[in-house]
Amino acid sequence: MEALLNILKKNQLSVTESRKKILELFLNSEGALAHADIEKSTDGSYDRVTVYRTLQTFVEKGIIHNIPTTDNSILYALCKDNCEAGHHHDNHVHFICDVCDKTICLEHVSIPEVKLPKGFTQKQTDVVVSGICDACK
Amino acid sequence: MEALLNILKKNQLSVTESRKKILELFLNSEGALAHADIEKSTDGSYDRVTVYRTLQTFVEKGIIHNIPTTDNSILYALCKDNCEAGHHHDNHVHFICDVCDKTICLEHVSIPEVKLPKGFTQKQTDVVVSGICDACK
DNA sequence: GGGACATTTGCAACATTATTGCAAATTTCC
DNA sequence: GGAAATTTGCAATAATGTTGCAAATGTCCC
Ligand SMILES: [Mn+2]
Ligand SMILES: [Mn+2]
Ligand SMILES: [Zn+2]
Ligand SMILES: [Zn+2]
Repeated sequence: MEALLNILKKNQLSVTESRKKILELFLNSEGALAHADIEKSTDGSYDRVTVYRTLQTFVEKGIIHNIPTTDNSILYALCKDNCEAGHHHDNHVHFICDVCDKTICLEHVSIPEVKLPKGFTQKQTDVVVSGICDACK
Repeated sequence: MEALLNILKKNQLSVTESRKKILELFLNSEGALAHADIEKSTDGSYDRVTVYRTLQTFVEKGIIHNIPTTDNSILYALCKDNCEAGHHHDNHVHFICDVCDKTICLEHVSIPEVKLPKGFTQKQTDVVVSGICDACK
């Protein structure tokens, strides 16, 4: 409970019901969450618009980061690295389980080097691995 | 023109106007295309639903593959490797240019090894790099 | 704690994107 | 060319995302 407040205050965000609740969901979830997951978990307590805006704010502040997917949705996960407002530096691989469908941040698997052809400049690299997770094995 | 027909026939697809046109777009495009791009390029010649279904069919047959994005859209690109129905094995890195916004298949940059923790099984790995492409440099 | 001020929320309206069933049109195959 | 199979377009519906604005909530200072 204290952790929640610390995170919000550290990021100069006013402490509101929805922000507390949504941030709590992330803290208690082992995997990544989509907008739809949050709507389900909160069961309509907050307006859809509020959820969109909260997620956007959290991303801007560097509290959560997003994970690319191939199915027209965006997944969000807590930044456990020290991300700052406007500048994420999550440097880990993401894993999507084909069985349980969870998306997990592999904090300890870092993004490998990628050698680009001449003329290309690299700013960010996302690595998403899919397969079977250790729980579903 | 012959290439078009070959691809469709090889995949046991009947040759229709929309399939020819959409496949042609991919053959002539250096980058990846989104559903919206196709709608624009065909300027309403085909129903939105037809485009959805065509893309889905092409993916199932292994004619195109999709590229994960972080903005609620799916990008599609020609499979230049030998993908078969139900089994893609595109093994290359994708590059998204922050300037021209094009997505390019880097056919010659192969996916690096990723060491997963114990218990995890790897089926597919997507690597998406963003930055500045050689044309925009 | 109370009140002024700044911020956030919810609602409503609207826009965009995606899915489904079904009849009409097209394609294939003989 | 014609029967059978496949594909398409339309319409209806669902799901997802955006914006402006007034009401509600949170912050800060006394
Ligand atoms: Mn992560
Ligand atoms: Mn590709
Ligand atoms: Zn799993
Ligand atoms: Zn470019």
